[in-house]
Amino acid sequence: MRIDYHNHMAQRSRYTDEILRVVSDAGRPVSVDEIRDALRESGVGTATVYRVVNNCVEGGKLKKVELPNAAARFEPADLPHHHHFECDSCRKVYDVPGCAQGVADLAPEGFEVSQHEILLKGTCPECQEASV
Amino acid sequence: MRIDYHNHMAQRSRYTDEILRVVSDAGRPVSVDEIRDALRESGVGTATVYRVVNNCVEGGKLKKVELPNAAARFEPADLPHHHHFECDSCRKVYDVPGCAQGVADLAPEGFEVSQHEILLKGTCPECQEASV
DNA sequence: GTGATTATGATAATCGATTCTCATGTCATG
DNA sequence: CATGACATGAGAATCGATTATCATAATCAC
Repeated sequence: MRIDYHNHMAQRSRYTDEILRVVSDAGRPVSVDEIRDALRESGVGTATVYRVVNNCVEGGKLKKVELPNAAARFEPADLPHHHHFECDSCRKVYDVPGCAQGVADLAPEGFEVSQHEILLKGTCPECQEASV
Repeated sequence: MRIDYHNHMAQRSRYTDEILRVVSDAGRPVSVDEIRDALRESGVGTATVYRVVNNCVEGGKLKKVELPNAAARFEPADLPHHHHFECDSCRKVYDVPGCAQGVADLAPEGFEVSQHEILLKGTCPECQEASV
């Protein structure tokens, strides 16, 4: 008897550990495509990467980072509070440690703030090099 | 002779003024659907609203506000620097005046920041009311 | 091992947002 | 009022991201 046949399975993908390692080693939020590329030799398929990262998000191991007009990125769920930088040139997303003073207090009277996101944009060091 | 036949025309839509008025009156960034709804009686079509707002963005009259997993919103281009609040319940986007201290300075050494966005999330006053 | 169960990958389907197409409407101008 | 130039709306097409399908492969329980 099978429950939940064609939805996300519990968690027993043989790729889970490798995918978590890739995300962790990247040191920045990575997309499904980036994960798949990093594991190219393993032959893992896109669908599987999606399944695994979704599982991991559900299981509290990964956090989904959503940006405007971009595929979702994934990062370890246990990182301390931080924000992100998106490079206008290569589109890679980087971590920005720390947070600005009094961000949540910006909200006008009557708004209940449950979370906030700060997104910096510009050019990453690598792309600055490249353009010299 | 026609140049640019089926792309954006110069700016002579008969709806331009009304659309700009809707955006301005809203007092918060509005989506194409919201604009269309506001002008429902006029019978304006979605395509036209897209054409007009795109023109206005190009012409420097409107600014496009892009959020994760949401249709673009549009606001007057001449507003002073500010940020946004997205209600988790009704999905409406509101303006948040002002800015936090030292936001751009958060970037690690070597990153060149050209702009930043702060997005607050939570519940707007209206939706708090509704849930009481 | 053997049969049942479940994961995988290729690819089709879906989804929401946006843009394109094109027949028709509008409007200015001669 | 004829003409041409262009704007409009309905709906089709597209786009990128993600999810669903399903035959097959891997794995598990015994």
